[in-house]
Amino acid sequence: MHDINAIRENPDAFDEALKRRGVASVSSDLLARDDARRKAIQTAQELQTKRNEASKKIGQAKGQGDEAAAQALMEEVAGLKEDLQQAEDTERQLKADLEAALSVLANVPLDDVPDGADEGDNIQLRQWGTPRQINNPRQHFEIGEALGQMDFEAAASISGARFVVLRDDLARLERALGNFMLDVHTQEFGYREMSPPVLVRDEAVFGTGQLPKFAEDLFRTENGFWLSPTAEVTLTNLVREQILNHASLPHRYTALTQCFRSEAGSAGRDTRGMIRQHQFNKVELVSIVDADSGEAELERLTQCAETILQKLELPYRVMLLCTGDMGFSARKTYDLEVWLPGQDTYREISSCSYCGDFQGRRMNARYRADGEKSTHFVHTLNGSGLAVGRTLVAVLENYVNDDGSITVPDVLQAYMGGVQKIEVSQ
RNA sequence: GGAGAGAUGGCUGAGUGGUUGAAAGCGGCGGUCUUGAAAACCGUUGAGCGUUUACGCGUUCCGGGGGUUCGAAUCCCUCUCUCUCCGCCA
Repeated sequence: MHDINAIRENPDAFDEALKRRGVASVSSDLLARDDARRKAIQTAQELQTKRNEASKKIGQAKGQGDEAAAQALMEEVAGLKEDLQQAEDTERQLKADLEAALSVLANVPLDDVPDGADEGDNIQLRQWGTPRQINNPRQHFEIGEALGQMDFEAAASISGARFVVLRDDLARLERALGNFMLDVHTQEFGYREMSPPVLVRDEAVFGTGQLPKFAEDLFRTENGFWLSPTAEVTLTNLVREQILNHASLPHRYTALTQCFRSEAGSAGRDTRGMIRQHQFNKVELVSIVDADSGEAELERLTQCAETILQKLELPYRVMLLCTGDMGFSARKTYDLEVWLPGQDTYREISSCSYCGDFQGRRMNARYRADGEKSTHFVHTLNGSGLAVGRTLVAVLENYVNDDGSITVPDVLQAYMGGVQKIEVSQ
């Protein structure tokens, strides 16, 4: 959510910033709404003042037992009630209108974010690792099906398209990956492990920015819950409607959760395999910081995610997203893309974003420095550390042997009960 | 799922439709006293919005949202949450 006061102070800068994201100039419309709203507030307040004064006098008259005087006063303000009702309704409506207009506007990019239309304009910042020599590289679903441990047909018969059943060591590998990631983030980087709900309410999803604009990307239960598309929603909303002590910042949270996405807009994309599913596991990283620490925290958070790939010895590159490819709530985003030999390309496995106070404002989450009277909205960051399903895909494609077996990466063997190689199921 | 009871400031907890933003206590902050501290005593202590160069002024807020009334913490409706009993359940 944007600060209407800031827009009022510098409408041109606001329009320029959103123009970089391809959003047409809206400040004049917003300011017109704001102006009308503030006029309505003043009108309502003047009427309220009159009413309060009259009511006080009536109260005094009645207190002194002077019914006649009270009656006269009541007749005097008889017409006020309707006017006031109308003024308050108008104010309420104008406020809602302004908020509705603001709530669908994307966040403004930081200055060092490159302009661009789509992913083709993203900038590669660095690259890590050298791809292994793999004879006859295959895609993960071919490898997994040949192992007899990745079953899309079974999943389709139970749940339909975009689901998978993992069996035996691949199921265990998925669990191992999640546990490994959580341990690194909690033990090496100081994130607090959380186990949040995955069914969430409107307010939470609004807070992080998926609502109201992207409702069609989410699943909704019949009784009005949303299935959380990412633990970003729950971890970030942990601080909603709170005033935190400045000294307690930063808060760093991590969680391994299932994530649910309708993939409404992606028909025909990645239809085979585990890359794009309705349900997947992800380890999420969320940081709640003060107004000065966001950009440094983004570098730190990204490093935390990169560390997972490095420990797994999976080659990857770091992309700085251009304005056209960034998510709704982000001011700046780094994507980590892992090397997939079977696809002969890099694919997104983590997205790390700095959101400024955009989500803090939507959640009404603030902090206050010791001894200070005023509060500030928290700044928020989130990133995948990592998407577990896609990491499993990357392990399969990068660690496959000529005979179709999978060498278990060193750091995962302890999490696999010592299993060093995944072989074809009997 | 059935029946019932609740939600008041940082915390505990009063509150009769009428100068109630709200008693009292605790806590916090400032002061007196003290070498220093404690104790005691005195004072002070919520948030949002609008307006103003500023001091200030106005207004809203007693879980959220509506309503009744000249006037609502107080009455009505609704939602959320908490608790108790019964039922069911991992």
